[in-house]
Amino acid sequence: MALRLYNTLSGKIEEFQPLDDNRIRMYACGPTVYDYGHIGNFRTFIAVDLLRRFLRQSGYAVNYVMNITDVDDKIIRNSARDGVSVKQYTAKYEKAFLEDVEALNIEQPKLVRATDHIAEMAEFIAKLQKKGFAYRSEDGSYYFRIANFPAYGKLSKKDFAGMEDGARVDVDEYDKDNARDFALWKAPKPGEASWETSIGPGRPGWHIECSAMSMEELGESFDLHAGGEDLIFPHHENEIAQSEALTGKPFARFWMHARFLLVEGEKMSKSLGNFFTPRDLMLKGHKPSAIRFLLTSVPYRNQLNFTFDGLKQAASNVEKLRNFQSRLTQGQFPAGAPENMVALAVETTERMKAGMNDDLNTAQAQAAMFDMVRKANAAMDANQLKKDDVPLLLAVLGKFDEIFSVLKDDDAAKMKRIAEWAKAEGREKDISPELLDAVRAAQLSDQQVNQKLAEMEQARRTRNFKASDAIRAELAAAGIVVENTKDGARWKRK
RNA sequence: GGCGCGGUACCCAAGUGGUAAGGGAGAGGUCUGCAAAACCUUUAUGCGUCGGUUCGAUUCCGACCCGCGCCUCCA
Repeated sequence: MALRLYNTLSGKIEEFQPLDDNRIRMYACGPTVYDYGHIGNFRTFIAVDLLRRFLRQSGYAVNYVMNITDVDDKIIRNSARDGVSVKQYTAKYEKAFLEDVEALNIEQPKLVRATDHIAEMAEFIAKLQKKGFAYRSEDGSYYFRIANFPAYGKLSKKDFAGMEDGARVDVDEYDKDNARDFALWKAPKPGEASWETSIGPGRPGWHIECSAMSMEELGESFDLHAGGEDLIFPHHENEIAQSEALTGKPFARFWMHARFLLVEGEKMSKSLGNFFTPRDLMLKGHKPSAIRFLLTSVPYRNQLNFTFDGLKQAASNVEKLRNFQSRLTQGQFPAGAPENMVALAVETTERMKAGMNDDLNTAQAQAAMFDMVRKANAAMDANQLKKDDVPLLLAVLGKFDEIFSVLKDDDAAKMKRIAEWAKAEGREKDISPELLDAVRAAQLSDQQVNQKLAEMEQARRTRNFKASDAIRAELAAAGIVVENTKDGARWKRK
């Protein structure tokens, strides 16, 4: 059973087989670092992260490259506004992006920066010009000649043949041969960042970086190219045009696009006041694990309604999984060979795999996991779960977490970093009481907590409940929740 | 206007031509020194509306209503 994935290019779900036997080469359009990334951006990045993780789990070696766009109109405009260099400006947001990636447990892809590949882009354009697919305008800009690339529109399913040229000509771009032709290279303007290259001075157009860098890193043809659904046109369409015009070979075989999300049932926009970055949410006291889990809970091609209620639900989900894990790892179980748990473990593994193989149906995979959790918990309650069942169930849970990555409880530490960042940015006022609670939970070390726990257990054994309750209260005040079970005490950070 | 996606319980949400996964929340219960956790029961004769095809439709077809995306560098 192999992965079946929706391919925007064909408009169908197809079996995903790599060009090489066992090696996957994939590319995703990363952030333009002109501002902090928002949850919509991260939905896409997490969806691709899930794909990458699942492919690896399925036995493939995955080479995953993502670009960072560190030069574009907004960056130039904003850096000028702030009176800093483009490099200084983008460095801040690139750093923030990497921090967010880490906070959300997105495994870092190989990152490539546009400004590190200007020369290659110039070369790319020069070759296109030689082949007749690019032309230079009077001011020194270069454009792609769509008329010479008949396949234009195959990704976005647009038929440009019947469209009237020049219907919507941008007055600033009067020197294009055809209104649909797009910029490969922009001639320098006074005060704007510019590079000296083999094709003259200027800066790259938006699309060329992805063509040049993906080709350099992954070859002329590779397996999969991903991004948000808005990128289908014009960005990815233009990438295909540039790349295939140059090489005459198919560019990416699979095109994966993540659907936009809604926030509280409405589209996310700054004007509606429902525009959120992961940082905003963490400042409000939401755990990064909950943010990640919510963003994975709806399959990537479905619209996801991101709500604060949903965020709470996701936090409960994560906690349920973590509780289950600690119950398994810390509980005492009767000796004995595994019996009914074997079938459950196998069935769950298969259901998860079948779900993910079905165009990354994360909801199905999660449902399978929660079924297992409920049944295994019931078995534990009935004292039917044997010692040898434990590694079996933990292995299934581990497989789940190789993809979803929410079990490790480092939320408090991550939120502490956000609080520090907010202070450094002069945004103390945005730090919520809930965030302070979470940060407090990071203050005691594991060792300190375990020390207190031992004292509490001692008090309980001697039925000195007054003392044990005092310790419980003390730990609770430090953001530590203690659960007493017949097999001993467990704790977790609030 | 062109192209495309979706509307499932209080909330999030999967799914199927044969009678509705999973989670959260609520209610009741079991367990329990306290506090949790966990488990059990319960909450859609119903899947936007109206027609049609069919032995049978939430699932296919049509119309309509509503939401969302792309068609100008927004993931």
